[in-house]
Amino acid sequence: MPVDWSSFQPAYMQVADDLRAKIVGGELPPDYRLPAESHIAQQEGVSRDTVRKAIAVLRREGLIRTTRRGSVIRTRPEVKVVAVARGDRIESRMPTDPERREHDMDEGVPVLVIVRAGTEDEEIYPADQHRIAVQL
Amino acid sequence: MPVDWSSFQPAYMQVADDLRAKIVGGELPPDYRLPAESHIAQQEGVSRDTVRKAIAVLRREGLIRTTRRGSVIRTRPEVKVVAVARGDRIESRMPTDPERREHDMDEGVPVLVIVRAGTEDEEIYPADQHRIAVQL
DNA sequence: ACGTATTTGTACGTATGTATC
DNA sequence: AGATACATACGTACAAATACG
Repeated sequence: MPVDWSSFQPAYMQVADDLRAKIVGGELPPDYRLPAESHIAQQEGVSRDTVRKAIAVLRREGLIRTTRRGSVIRTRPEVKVVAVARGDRIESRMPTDPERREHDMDEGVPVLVIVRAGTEDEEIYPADQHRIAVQL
Repeated sequence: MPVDWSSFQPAYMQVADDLRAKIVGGELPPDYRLPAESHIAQQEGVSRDTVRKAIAVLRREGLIRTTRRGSVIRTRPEVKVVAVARGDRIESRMPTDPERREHDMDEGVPVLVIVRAGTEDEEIYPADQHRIAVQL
């Protein structure tokens, strides 16, 4: 779908909306590799810079992962279950960039923070690999 | 601190690291307004584009909020407690951009997703305004 | 009420570096 | 080694929102 230059919406958002719709609609399946930035740019009639902004949006949303070879639709890795019990507290936040790289986390992935009852220590779990279950 | 051009680290990361250190160290307190992008650029001897990349990093981390008038250090809004019980499941993910705008959420803020036992409905809570407590 | 200055947002261009195939 | 594709970084220009006098 071409960019509508009369629209109130910026070009990069239109491109992002386009791609997102194809991803959540299943048209672009997990592990599918997106066309090169320059390819999309030419096809949509925008600059590569604009395409990069659109791709950055989807990356922040955790929908795609970008490497030096291109962007691919993210797949949910296997999910480990973390048990919590009475009195535990749970929060979530984004990791800092150094923290994210240290744990080999993709962009757009929050961390789950668990503070066990009676302690102040924080357990950190990448949110795309963990799910919390309330047991007992 | 000036940018080290002989470093292996990109300029925008050095600027981001600088600012982050001042934020988490308390030197830049909540509600403090950062200098204009063009000012930082001139001061650090880099282009405005590079400063914008650095600021984008901090925004993704949830450390700052940017408006048309500048970037300010984010403050934690008042936190509501959400109770969960046995069998409930908890996940966290980033909202999509449209979803984020609809709920007036800042960039860099994940959502907490709660699926109550026996249901498949998802309750969505902005993670910066909610904390989960395991009760009973 | 209105214009002006400030500041970020968008979009284009170019060039070069560097990792991967 | 060569081709491909993303990453970084510079530049320009104009638009649009906000705050201020």
